[in-house]
Amino acid sequence: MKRTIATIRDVAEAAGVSIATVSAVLNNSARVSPAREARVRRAVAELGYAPQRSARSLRQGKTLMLSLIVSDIANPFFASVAGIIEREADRRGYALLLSNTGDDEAKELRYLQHARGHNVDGLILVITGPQEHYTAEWRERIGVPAVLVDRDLPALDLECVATDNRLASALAVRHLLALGHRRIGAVLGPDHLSPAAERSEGFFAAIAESDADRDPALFRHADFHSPDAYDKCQALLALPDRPTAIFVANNLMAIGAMRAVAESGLRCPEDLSVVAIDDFEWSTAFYPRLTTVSQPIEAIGRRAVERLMNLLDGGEPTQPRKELLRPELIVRDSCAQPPRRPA
Amino acid sequence: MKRTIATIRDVAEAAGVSIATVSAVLNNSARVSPAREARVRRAVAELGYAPQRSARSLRQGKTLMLSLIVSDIANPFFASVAGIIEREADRRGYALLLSNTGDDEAKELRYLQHARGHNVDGLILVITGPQEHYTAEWRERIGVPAVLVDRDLPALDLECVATDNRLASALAVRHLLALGHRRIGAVLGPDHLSPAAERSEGFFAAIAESDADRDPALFRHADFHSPDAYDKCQALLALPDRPTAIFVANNLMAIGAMRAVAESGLRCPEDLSVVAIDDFEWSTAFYPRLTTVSQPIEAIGRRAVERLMNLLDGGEPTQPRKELLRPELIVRDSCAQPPRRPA
DNA sequence: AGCGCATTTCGAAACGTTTCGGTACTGAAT
DNA sequence: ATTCAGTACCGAAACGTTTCGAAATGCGCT
Repeated sequence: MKRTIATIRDVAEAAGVSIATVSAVLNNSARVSPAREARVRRAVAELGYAPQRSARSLRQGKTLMLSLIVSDIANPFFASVAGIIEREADRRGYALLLSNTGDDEAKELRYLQHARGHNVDGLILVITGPQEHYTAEWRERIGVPAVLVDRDLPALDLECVATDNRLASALAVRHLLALGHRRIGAVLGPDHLSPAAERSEGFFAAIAESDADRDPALFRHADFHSPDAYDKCQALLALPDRPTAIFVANNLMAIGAMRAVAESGLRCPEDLSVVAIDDFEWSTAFYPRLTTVSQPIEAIGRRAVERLMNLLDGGEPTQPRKELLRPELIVRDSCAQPPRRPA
Repeated sequence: MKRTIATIRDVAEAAGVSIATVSAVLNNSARVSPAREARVRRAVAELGYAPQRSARSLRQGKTLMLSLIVSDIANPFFASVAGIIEREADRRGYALLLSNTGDDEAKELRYLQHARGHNVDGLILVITGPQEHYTAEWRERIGVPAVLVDRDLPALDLECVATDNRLASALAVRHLLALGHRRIGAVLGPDHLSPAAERSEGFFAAIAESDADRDPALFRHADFHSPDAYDKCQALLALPDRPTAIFVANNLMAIGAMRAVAESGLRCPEDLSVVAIDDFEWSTAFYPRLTTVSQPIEAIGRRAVERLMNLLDGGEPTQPRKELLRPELIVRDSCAQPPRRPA
């Protein structure tokens, strides 16, 4: 006895009013006499009626849906941001379509091409590919307002919300410098992604301001993932004159780097200090409790949605195009003064 | 010069054919002569036409969207499962609507009530509230096929895909027993959630099979989150005759428990062994590298989508209603033989 | 040339809403 | 009584597809 889904027409009949009146009640779009309104509401309740989004969308040209295209939802940073974005979108009546590209550029391209296919009203993007993939023509094709999160495309004039990554690096490096480190190694990210590039920039700028070593062998690039960072960190530790501290440019790489450190037999922080960008809750639980620079996750998600809403409401693009939010240094146990130099 | 969005009508005109023909080409739903097909495809490409989902949905009564309602997307376990689900849904042409209830029962209830409002074709649920909230009447109202993931509702006859949680506990406890532990403490979960209940059950069953202590003071319940687990673990460690090993029922609680262990000054695993359900990648990176029971994330996500697809295709419900997938013990460094008893 | 059949094409209805313009009613002012 | 303003309600068009049945076309046969 699976009764078919109720339509507005059924409600109208049940309540003995016109379809237009039902619509008016449901949307508060016109005055309706209290008596009729009550009848309508009762009928709605009895039939368990819920308006059909596709019909409404078709008529209004709006879907009340946003698309979140994210490079890797399994990355705790992006998962947390996604949680905030969902909450903020929901608060405003928008549903969130999740697309996880899994760092697969082909899949991302496909999603972007068909973005309009889902008729979403707006896009929030955490892109995965290198800059060159995103042409102005591509931007045209999106066809709906979009904001970038975390990873920027300076060549395009899309709005962007991100951490102040230069500052993040600076906080980390200054902390090491203050402790007395002068031989600081780095596992940097893939510079074709803007956060990696900015963190590298911030790192080198902070080094340049100081009297720390500039030995190129100290500075390695990895792909933001754990295994590659493991290799690069091992290489750093194998240097004849190894660094007394290591800067790691993101969370996943911190895992690989710490694994390399653990296996090297070096004690952290006594023999080697480590600082990483991206905070984890479990940093507090295991040894060494990692000193990190935490990104303002809440603010990033909130501002991304706010700025997208502004665009959807037809507002002027927010200035500045790229909004930088302040990271924060969280000092724990993984950094200490450098060991006294062996004579 | 923001040209308006192209419709199928525009394509038809541009190609000099009827609307029906364009539709036929796009959907392969009827034979079209090669010449015309080419004309249509060219026009589609030139205009950058993409069919409007809401119109199609309205006509066909299908949205090709699934709704994923998840209790906490920031939990790495659920984030990973969500990633798999998205991938599997996408493979089948379905988009995924993400709803993060953030363990807020009111929000979840609202989502579920309005589930049909989005006209999704099916639902994948990770519920958050206690069993009692989910009545048979509620199940009626959902109105679309649904499968539960991880957290079951035995009272309702919804299909469910989950880890074999009893086995997971058994694997962990047997590992401790084999190492010689007989005084095993536990930070169990909130038993109103089925995984917690099953893990508790599996834990107690394994203990019962052995000659381990049954001192009720050894067994504590927490809320699956870190701070509560921290408290409960501290309490365990403060026992006059403290356990030589601790079983922790999920990932978030493992963080809290390990923090308590670290602060207690006890060495793990020399003084105290710890085993937890849920694996983390970073288990490999910090000390002690945690011995865990890992859930079959990939299989859970895949099977959930497969079973939902079967329902959507009008297939018979899959048997058995609740599908249990095998977890796996991953031995690392956090468990060792119990310390020799002080005389 | 005329016929029949298979193939290709098309017109128009239908999906469930919102919304615009208009009609019917009410009561007050003339 | 008649007009008028204002309110409450409704009919019907429109949104952009898919799909069904009918019309048109092409082709081989007599």
